[in-house]
Amino acid sequence: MMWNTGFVTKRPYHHGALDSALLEAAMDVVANDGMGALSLRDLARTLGVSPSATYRHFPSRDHLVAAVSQRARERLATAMIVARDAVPATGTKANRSVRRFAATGRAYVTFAVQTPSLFEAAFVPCPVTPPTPEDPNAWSVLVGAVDEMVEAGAVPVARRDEAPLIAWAGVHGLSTILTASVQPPESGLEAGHHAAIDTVIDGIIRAIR
Amino acid sequence: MMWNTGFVTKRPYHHGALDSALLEAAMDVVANDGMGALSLRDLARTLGVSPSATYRHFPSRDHLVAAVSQRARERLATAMIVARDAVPATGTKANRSVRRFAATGRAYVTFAVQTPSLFEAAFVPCPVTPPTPEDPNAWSVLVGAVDEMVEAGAVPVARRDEAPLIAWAGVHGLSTILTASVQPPESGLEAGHHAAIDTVIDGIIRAIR
DNA sequence: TCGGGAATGTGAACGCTGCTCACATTAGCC
DNA sequence: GGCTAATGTGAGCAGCGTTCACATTCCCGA
Repeated sequence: MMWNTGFVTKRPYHHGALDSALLEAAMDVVANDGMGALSLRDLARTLGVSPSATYRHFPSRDHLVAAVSQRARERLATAMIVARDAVPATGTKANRSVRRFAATGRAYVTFAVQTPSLFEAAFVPCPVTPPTPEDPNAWSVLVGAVDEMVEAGAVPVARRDEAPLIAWAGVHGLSTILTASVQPPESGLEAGHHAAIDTVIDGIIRAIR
Repeated sequence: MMWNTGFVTKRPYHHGALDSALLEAAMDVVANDGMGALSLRDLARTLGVSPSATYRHFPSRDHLVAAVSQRARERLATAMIVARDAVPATGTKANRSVRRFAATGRAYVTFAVQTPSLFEAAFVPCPVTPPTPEDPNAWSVLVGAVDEMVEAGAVPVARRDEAPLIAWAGVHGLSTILTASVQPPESGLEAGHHAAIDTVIDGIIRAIR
């Protein structure tokens, strides 16, 4: 019996797509207010559902966190790929491979600066449901960009193995620094993030060349 | 009325040094189980004191977190200074300045790997009681090490401003990577952390030279 | 078409947390 | 010695994650 007793249309007993609705709402909350603001009860309230209903779809809060983290990692990798493929195919092959690499690195840091909460979510420890190497991740995109440079002769073969680590450390460190409230006191960052990004990416390229 | 009614010696009504005892206990909890395990009630319980007593010394949990974070930042900076000053005074001035710089960077990452929870605590956002540039911090130690290199002619003056940012991004990024559970899949890290640290620090030196 | 099991949602409860407030106790100072 | 400020207590509030018995509905097979 779910027919209206008055003018108000009652919600059906079953939500229908609570599963994805929970994840969507969770993504919104995290993107806006950070991972710490994620609350199952609050989500249930927003979706007009009882708190215990959420447990039919996520066995615990940590599982929801893991799902949000995976989506965040996907978005980061996608942003890097999009930026890399937007680089015009001009100049020498070596030059182009370097520009494509720089674009992926820039996209990494830009993602962190523009959506810091999602960046945080992407690297939050998920003891349950740990990330698998199969699904899209920033590391593989970075390795691919480095391989391109090696193939194009822009990076010596001897550095093929260590270059991705250096690159990742650089962009990830800069991202964390720019994202965190703990800013370097009296550094040159007031001039904006773009200068910092260029500085670090140029440094990375010098380091692996 | 606090005289014994039996053989057991009762604790005095006032703890005496609850202030520092709370901070000490908090440091222990954080170092062992991470920042998320910090609970005022739990602390009060272990110190044999009522939960509300803690609020006489820290107006909120966030203030305790900020205090722990500051101590962690102090320890990190101290570890870097100790490592730098342990470098033997051999070789040319330029060479020595580079070795001292490398030692500070190595100490940074080593601190993160050996005491990951304290490293995490050091960079946790503290909206209340934000870190001041006056008290010891890793950034200033790093800037000092770079300045030494510039003065010794090991780093061009033109890079004086950008070198600390590149260095910090590198060591901080590597620290975060090695600390986080999200490890680079199939990277060369299995050979141990030392190789990764050397790789990144050598890269940093190439980048700023 | 109907009936029954599986899937999904509900409401009340438990124990934990941070935090507040009125009150008790004590330390230190005039 | 007595008064004030500092410090500790206990009860209580609201919110959280989680569980459990129960209600409702979907869907598939007879």
